[in-house]
Amino acid sequence: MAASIMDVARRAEVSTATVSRALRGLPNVSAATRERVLRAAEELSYSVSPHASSLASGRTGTVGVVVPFVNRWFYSQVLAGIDSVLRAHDLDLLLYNLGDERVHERFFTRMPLRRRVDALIVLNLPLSTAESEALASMEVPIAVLGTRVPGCWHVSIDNAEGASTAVRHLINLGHRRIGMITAAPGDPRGFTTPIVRQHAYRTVLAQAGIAYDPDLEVPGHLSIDEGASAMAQLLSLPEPPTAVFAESDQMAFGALRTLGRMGLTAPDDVSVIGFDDHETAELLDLTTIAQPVAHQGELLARQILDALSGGDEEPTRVVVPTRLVVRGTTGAAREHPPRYHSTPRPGPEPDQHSTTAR
Amino acid sequence: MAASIMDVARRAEVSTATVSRALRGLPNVSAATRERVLRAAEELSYSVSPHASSLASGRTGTVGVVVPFVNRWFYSQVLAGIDSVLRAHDLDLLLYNLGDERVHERFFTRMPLRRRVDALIVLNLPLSTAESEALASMEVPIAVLGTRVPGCWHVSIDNAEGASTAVRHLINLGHRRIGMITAAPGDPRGFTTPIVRQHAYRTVLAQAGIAYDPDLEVPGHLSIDEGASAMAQLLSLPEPPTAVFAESDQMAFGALRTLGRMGLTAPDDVSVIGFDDHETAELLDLTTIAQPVAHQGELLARQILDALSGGDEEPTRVVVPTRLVVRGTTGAAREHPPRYHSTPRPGPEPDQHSTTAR
DNA sequence: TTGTAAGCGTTATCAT
DNA sequence: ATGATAACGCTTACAA
Repeated sequence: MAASIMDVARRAEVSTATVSRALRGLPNVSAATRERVLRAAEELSYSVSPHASSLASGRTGTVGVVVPFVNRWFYSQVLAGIDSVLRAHDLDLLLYNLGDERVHERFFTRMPLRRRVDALIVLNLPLSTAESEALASMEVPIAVLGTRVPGCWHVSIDNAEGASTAVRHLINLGHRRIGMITAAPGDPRGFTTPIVRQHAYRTVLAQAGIAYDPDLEVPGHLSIDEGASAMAQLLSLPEPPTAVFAESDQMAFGALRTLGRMGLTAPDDVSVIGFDDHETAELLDLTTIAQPVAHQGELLARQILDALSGGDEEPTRVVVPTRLVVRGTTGAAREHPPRYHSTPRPGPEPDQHSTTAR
Repeated sequence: MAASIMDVARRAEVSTATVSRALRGLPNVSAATRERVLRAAEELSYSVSPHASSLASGRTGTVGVVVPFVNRWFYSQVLAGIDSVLRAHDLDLLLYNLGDERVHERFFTRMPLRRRVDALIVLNLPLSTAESEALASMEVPIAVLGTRVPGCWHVSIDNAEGASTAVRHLINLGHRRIGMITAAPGDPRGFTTPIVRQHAYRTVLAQAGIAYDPDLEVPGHLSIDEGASAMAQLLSLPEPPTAVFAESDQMAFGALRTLGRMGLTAPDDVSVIGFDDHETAELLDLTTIAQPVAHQGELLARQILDALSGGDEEPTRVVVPTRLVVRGTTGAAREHPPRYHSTPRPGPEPDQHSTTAR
């Protein structure tokens, strides 16, 4: 049986109250007493019972982190960022991975983190009003990534800006026929991010005087495979795009795969730009919009720290900048785009780079 | 203030003991009473205080998971596997990400999970004897991935088998000069995995009658960049390898990058095989040794479940199989390997595929 | 089947 | 500066 505060108190010949004070570094303990208590605790290799402590104090020393998918690159990076600052402040991290729809639902009906955590960090979830009310009912500070929820602390990137930059980059390269591989246009739960990015795409095109063509918007559901299908669909249009903006790097990877399998290359045949700056983007030489991922996690954790210490400050909102990273998959538009989908590829034109695929 | 068990007891007109029994589905509660209690709890939207419950019962309902790096693909996959089965059994997951050396040390000196968890899952850590004793002192069941620790439950792959298969694959393709990009040969903390794989590499070569050449073993420290450097080093040998076994896909990715930057391709110039079947491996068409990643996490969690429920069974050890996945980066050895490191590349030989890089 | 009451190991409020 | 002691909210013998 592990030593309790009573054992320490006896050994140091003081009361349990004094032990508690001494161990937590509270004032009103003489140096000599504190010394004795510390030694006694050391000798008994005593450690406080977190549960007893929580029960008595009402604080848990734990922050809940709700993640849609721990095993996706983006979330695992954010999680690492959160962890690093929580850890530095001796707060425990209770992970709740939503994964599939069943677990998601269960989470919001049963609120299993209720009374277990001092605060909550929620990553990128589309929250129905009912759900955000359920969260609010936990009566702890909440920091949210991406989605904006009333009463919650908030970190996000400027999605409109990032998407606009991506599309402008393509336009500046001379492209006029620009496709977009979107995330989840009709998601019933209502992620706002895809909507904002899509709107930016349309707006920038309009500003450039390019007519809107719904055929150029194809859903890719954030996965490599769906991104690949989306690209295939774009390439089979009567008039395929010469450049494509995929709103996640994963989907862009899929798009590149499709190009490769069709014997085409970026940017010679089609320019491709992604979003995120996934670790693999550099490897594939993908032009993309970078966002500081782990950093956003750190910011969320810092907000929680503020909320926990700083009395009742107002929740803040932080918007972190994105950055265009130009790599090898975007390039100037060709004057006469080949119609590669219907007729056999022509040989390389004399005034162009060779586009022969191996 | 949230409702307590007393409030429910009063409302249902029973004692707190009965409420406790009814809510936990224990026997010896009449159907009518249980019904009343459930309704009362519902009406007060009561939920038990996990801390009070833990304090009284001695169980925490929480499993600690110690991870070297949450943000690496492999660990995040394993974590997802663990989470899914823990979640299904209503156990909470307390995440402890070690990350850098400071946190690692702090973890083992302070044992912050002591008294906080019913069991522990430790991923792929090299444990000194002092450290594994520290873990054992927590007196909870422990399941370990990779490393084998006395008294602990254990899941791993057959590293010798996997590495042997990789090297044999290359030998079967006719390669005789085979390099290996290793993980961390001189790691003071003593990961066993790299040692086992390296040993397998040497053994298989010896069995094939190929002389051992220390220059062909180059460390890559599990990262893309270091893997890239390692490949560069191999290619600058007086007599470079015609095939390379990288003991992680990440390092293989780096190796491929180096090839690409030098205007070489796999498998025409050098065959490359990795290990893991990282999600990006398919994208890069990398031949590799696949291991079931999330599945290992599930197995670990299952072992914990067994340990928690099944009295004092003996800890089991599970070895899961690996699988050779042949993709496009390995191919038959050329009869006259070009000496691409010193002289300018010759044009394609008439009886070979074109190896012209674009 | 149900109730009583003694813990569980702290923290926090008052005294002293 | 230190000590008693009442919470904190539940579980679990033991009694009825």
